[in-house]
Amino acid sequence: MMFSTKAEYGVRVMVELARRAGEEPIPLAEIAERGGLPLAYLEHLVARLRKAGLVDSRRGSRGGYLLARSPTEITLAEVVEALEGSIAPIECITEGSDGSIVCSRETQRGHVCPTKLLWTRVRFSIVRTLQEMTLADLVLGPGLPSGPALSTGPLLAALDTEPPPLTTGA
Amino acid sequence: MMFSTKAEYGVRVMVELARRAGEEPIPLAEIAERGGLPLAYLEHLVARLRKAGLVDSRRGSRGGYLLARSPTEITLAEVVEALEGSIAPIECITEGSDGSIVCSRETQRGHVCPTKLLWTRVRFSIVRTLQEMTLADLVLGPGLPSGPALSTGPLLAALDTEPPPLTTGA
DNA sequence: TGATACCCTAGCGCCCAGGTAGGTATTCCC
DNA sequence: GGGAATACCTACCTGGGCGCTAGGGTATCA
Repeated sequence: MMFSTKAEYGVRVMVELARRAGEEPIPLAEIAERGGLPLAYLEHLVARLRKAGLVDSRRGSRGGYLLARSPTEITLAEVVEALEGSIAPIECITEGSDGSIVCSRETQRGHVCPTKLLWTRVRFSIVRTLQEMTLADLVLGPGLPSGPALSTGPLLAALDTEPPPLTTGA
Repeated sequence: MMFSTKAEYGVRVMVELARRAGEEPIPLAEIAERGGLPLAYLEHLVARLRKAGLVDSRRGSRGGYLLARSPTEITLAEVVEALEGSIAPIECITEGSDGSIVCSRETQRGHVCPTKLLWTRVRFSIVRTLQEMTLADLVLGPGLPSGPALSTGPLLAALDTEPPPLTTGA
């Protein structure tokens, strides 16, 4: 696998928050129980989300978490990056402060890294996909058309029929 | 990071083989020394590549490895998959034997996984990018047009112009 | 016949993902 | 005010797997 459960669990939490956006703050314990996820662990994840400014919190009784912005304005790129750190497909590739891509192998000697192009493209395709999706896209998900569209062919169908939504406000 | 050094090192080996395609078999020790990579570890990686039918080997003196096919006919998707196993952005997502995407969380209860769409798309964008590139593209890499075309610009151009080939044969 | 290289199996240390534990601070309701 | 509920913080633990190393065996060439 490539992303850890940080991303997996964290995204689930965010989707749940998005689903109930505009309502009262939602206690983390409720999300944990509902999703069958370990509460104490979620607390670590949601701390990252809060520090990234993606969720707000209310302490005390009747407290909980809520989205800091509208679900349509939060991209999955922000969410995943808050949870996992800077997105890099491979260790030798990192993003510089100016957005340029740096290969750690390259600075050692003068020679150009022949594989940099590959990993740069892979990284970019991941980031672009994450940037194209917002939480709102996932909230609409569960209530899809109908029937078990999950068995045999959903990949291509789900992907090819929809052009990327591009609701990105970022 | 997302891919391990298996992919990193393995791709480097393949690029080196591609660079000298058509010549004599290349001893792994030579590639290891040239790239500053641990020989004994490379042997494990190249074993995977061989089992996947991507490289041929000649034993004995004057032996070594060579590409099983032309560099233009070997996609990075094949290489990476041989090295890392089936590509999945996250543990709960796996590819079924028929090519469909399965979410391990989904079968437990009847409910649909709201994040499946996300990870399916991420996976697809990765696979597509890897399928679009061949070893030949990386061999030509170092001698690109001119100047530091690696900073910010070439990404979009390279990615947006090509429609997906969808040659999934694996 | 020896040197060269591929080929296979075992094993090993370290790091970190994936939690657990326990305490503190803040807010609401009665 | 008191207590319940909740966020918030720091520290700790543990298993597994990545990234090797070790040591052989086997085929081929000069």
